[in-house]
Amino acid sequence: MERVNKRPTIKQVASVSGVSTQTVSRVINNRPDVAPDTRERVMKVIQELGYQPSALARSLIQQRSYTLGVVTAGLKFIGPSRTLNGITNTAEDAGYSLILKELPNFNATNVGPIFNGLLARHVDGIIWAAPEIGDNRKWVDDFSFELDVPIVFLTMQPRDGISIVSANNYEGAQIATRHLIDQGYRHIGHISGPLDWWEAKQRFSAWKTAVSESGQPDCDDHWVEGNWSSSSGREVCWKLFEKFPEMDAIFAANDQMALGALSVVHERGLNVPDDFGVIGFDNIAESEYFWPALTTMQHNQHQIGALAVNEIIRIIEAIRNKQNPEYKSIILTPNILIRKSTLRANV
Amino acid sequence: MERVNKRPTIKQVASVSGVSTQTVSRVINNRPDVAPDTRERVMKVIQELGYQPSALARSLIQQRSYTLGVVTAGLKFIGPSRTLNGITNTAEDAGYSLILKELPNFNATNVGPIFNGLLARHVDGIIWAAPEIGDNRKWVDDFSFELDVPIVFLTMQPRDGISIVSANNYEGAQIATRHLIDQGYRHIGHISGPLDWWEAKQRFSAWKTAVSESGQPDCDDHWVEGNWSSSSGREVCWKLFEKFPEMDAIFAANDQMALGALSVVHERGLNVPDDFGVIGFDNIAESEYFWPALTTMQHNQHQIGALAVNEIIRIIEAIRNKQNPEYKSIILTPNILIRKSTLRANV
DNA sequence: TGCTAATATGTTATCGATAACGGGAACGAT
DNA sequence: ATCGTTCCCGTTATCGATAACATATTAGCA
Repeated sequence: MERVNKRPTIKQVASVSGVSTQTVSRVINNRPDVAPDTRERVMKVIQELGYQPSALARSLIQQRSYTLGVVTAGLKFIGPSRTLNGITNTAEDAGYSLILKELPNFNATNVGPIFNGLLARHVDGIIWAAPEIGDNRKWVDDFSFELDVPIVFLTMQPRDGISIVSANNYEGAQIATRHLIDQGYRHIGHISGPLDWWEAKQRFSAWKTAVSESGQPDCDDHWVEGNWSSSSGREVCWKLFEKFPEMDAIFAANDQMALGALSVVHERGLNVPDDFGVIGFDNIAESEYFWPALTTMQHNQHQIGALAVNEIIRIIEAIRNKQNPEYKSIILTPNILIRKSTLRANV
Repeated sequence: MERVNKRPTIKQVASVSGVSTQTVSRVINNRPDVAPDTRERVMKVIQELGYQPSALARSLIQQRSYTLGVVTAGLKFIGPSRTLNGITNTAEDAGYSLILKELPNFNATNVGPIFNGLLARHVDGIIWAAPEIGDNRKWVDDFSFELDVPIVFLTMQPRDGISIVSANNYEGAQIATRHLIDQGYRHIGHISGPLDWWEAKQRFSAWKTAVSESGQPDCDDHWVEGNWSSSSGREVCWKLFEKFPEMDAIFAANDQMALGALSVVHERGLNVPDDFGVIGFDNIAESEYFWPALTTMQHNQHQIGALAVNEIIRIIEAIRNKQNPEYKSIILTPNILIRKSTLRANV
């Protein structure tokens, strides 16, 4: 692979075509005030040299980069990746490039360097696609007012004056729990995610409210906390059976933990779904082929990413037009996918 | 969220400190020829204004952007995301930013716009993290010589004069198949990935060679082609049993298809692993909790991403030092993770 | 004919930084 | 007193493009 000649610049195109750089600029930007034959001549030279304008130089002079910063975390898990997938597809279509930063861990609070890295590259807007955990959003209240770049947040407790795109975790968990009740289960346990996660808290509190309302007593003791992984799901499921032996169904806060729970349920010799029901959350691709096929809550993470891109672009445009942008919370209701793991024959 | 004042520039810092921009530049870049008290004064102003140099302007003048282009595909699947995870972590540490492009589909051949998008932003190098499929690498032979930016490819048939980082799919599949043979299985079928994928072909041909060598007759007819998904694994597994009723083990080219196959095996009333063995490939996080725990081949996709970053930076530096860069193929051997799905009691 | 308007193009300043060069002040050596 | 160094800092050119302005040519019209 030899490196022969550098990419041509607008100057080279200008000198080869015998016009000024300004005229070349007019041609590239398709301005009207260029004579037809000049335009044609320049275009031919552009073709021949394989010229393409520098987005960097343009960003500087135009004070606009057509670049978005994306801050994510936990790409080794499928959820964040699905969202990123939605972001890339939509940004591509809208003509925006993406600069990607991944936080070193989920609850990183030292966001200064991340910001500086993005602002130094003149991003037009930022999509904060990492989840809200503990106080890792404290900085939002602290210095949102001094930021000169708009941000859209994903998966965060709605706040005034900020745009947010998120699934409705509370409602999803409510639907899940009520489905178990509808299926005739009466002793419904919960395996939560780590409770410093906003999503985990939402799902937990929806479960708790729903089972309380259904008349299940003592539900304070009918749940355990996992860490989203299948292995944690398995471990804490054993503990849950100890605390709550009459349990006949579990709502797990994600599919991976539901999978871990399923393995425990099988080992205890219980038949799913007749003796015992299990429902998950997230609808990972594999869950349909678990044993048995897992009922779960689907929330379209791809779409969340896509909506975030549209939202940030809307805000960018508004600011550019000197309008006062309107900030929205876009909250999507998850769908239930009823599969075998909760589908009792006798109901 | 109000936008009050724009980010300060080097000019503002200079005028506030009462020095020239050049002196400020010297301070930021930690050059020696600045008087101690001047340096201190300027640094204080930088602090106060919250000044940070523009990476864009620097990229232009220095002809170096400290930015890598990453081309990926299929982020909604876990494999590409794991690799991307390795890339982001390593690039971050090395002080490089990433511009991310996702191909619209796996076997996109129209790579021109992708390239132009990256080159327009002056990337110092490119990591091509999308898999080789069909003739979607024809362009490499066609115009690699005219590129003025180095590229490292992942998951591709090694070629001379190009750096490549990949798992050794052939060897991994060989290890997998031989493991089944060692466990006493004698009629080993294969569910391949789509055979236009280089990885799928490698895994297929290693299986075929290994079973032939083991003396299994007629193995031309002992395999079927899936499309990586669990549902395809399930479907083609039924067909495979029809063609090959005496089959007592399956090597599936990924864990998802292995999962689909497991569901068929169970439905046929076979006991895994005693009557029937199943091995997968990739070691997705969930496979340890399948029923039964799935034996699989682990290849470190995170590490592949990390190595690719190091490799591209090595090449960038070499070119910068006017050396003729050395191009390498870095091929990693997968590990086998033996779990219950192939662990026969009677061996 | 002469004036205005429209058309087509070039010139200069600019974005935010660094490279390359220049030059004054302080100091010591001759 | 003169010269050369070293230290410190400023000026100008530059990266690759566009904005803003200027100008030359042609056309239109009273």
